[in-house]
Amino acid sequence: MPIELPVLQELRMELRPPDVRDGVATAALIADPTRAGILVMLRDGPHCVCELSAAFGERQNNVSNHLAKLRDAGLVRVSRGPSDGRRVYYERDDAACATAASALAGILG
Amino acid sequence: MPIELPVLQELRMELRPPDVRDGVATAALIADPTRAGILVMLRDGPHCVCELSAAFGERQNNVSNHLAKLRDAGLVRVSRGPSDGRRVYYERDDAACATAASALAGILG
DNA sequence: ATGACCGATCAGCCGTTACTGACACATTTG
DNA sequence: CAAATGTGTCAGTAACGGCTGATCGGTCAT
Repeated sequence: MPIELPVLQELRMELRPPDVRDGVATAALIADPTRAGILVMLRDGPHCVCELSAAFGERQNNVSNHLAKLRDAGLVRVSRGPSDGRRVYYERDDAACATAASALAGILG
Repeated sequence: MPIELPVLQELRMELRPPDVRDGVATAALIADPTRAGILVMLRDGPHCVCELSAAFGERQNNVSNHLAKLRDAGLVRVSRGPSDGRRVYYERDDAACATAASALAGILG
C-alpha cells in the first residue's frame, strides 16, 4: 500500500505505470549466470544434464533446478536420449526465445 | 567448489561455460518491475522523481534508490529542472540502452 | 539381481536485494 | 527568516532466490 503524497494528485491521473510483467519475468530468468549460460550453450544443439553440469562446475541437482525453471517458462524442451536412456537432453525452443527477446525489447528497445 | 563427478572428465575439457556476465548484469537491472517501468516511461521524454513515484505508487526514496542503480549502470542521465530547481529530471540514455539490449540479445538472440 | 549411473524433487539454510523509516540537504514560497 | 517541498543517503528489516544435502525413480552394466 503506497502512502498518499500530499501533492501531485493530478499527475497520478495522467501518468500510469506501463505493463512490463512479461519482460520482467523473462529478465528474471536471464538474470542468473547458470541459466543464461545454459541458453547460450544450447544454441549449438542439445546437451544432457551431466554435460551442462560439468561445463559450469555446478552440482547436478542445481542445474536440474535451473532447467526446471527454463522448462516451465517454455524456453527449453526435453528430448530423451535414444542412445542412453539414462541421459535427458535439453534443447532450445527458438520460437519461445524469440518471443522472450521481443518482450525484453519492449522494455529496452 | 563443485564436486568431482566420477565420469565425463573429457567432456569438461571440451565444453566450457560461455561468458554472459554483461547480459546477466543488465537482466538483473530489468528484472524489477519498478526499474523496468521507469525505463519504459522515460521513452516519452524526461520525468522527475515525484512523477515516477506517483505513477508507480512507490515511495520517493524507493524510486530514488532504483534510479541510482539505473544511473550507475549508465542507462539514465540526470537533467536538473530549470523551471523548479527542486525537481530532478531523469532521461534515458538511448545509446546505453541499445548496447544493453545487444548484450541481452547475445543470450537470447 | 545387484550395483552404478543419470536425473528430478524437496525442505532447509544462507546470501542478496528490495523496502522501510529516519534523517540531511537544497530550493522555493510565504 | 521559517515552513514546505523535492531529492538523496543510510542502517535495519523482511522477503525473495539460489545452493545444499538427502532421497527417490528410472536405466544400463555385470
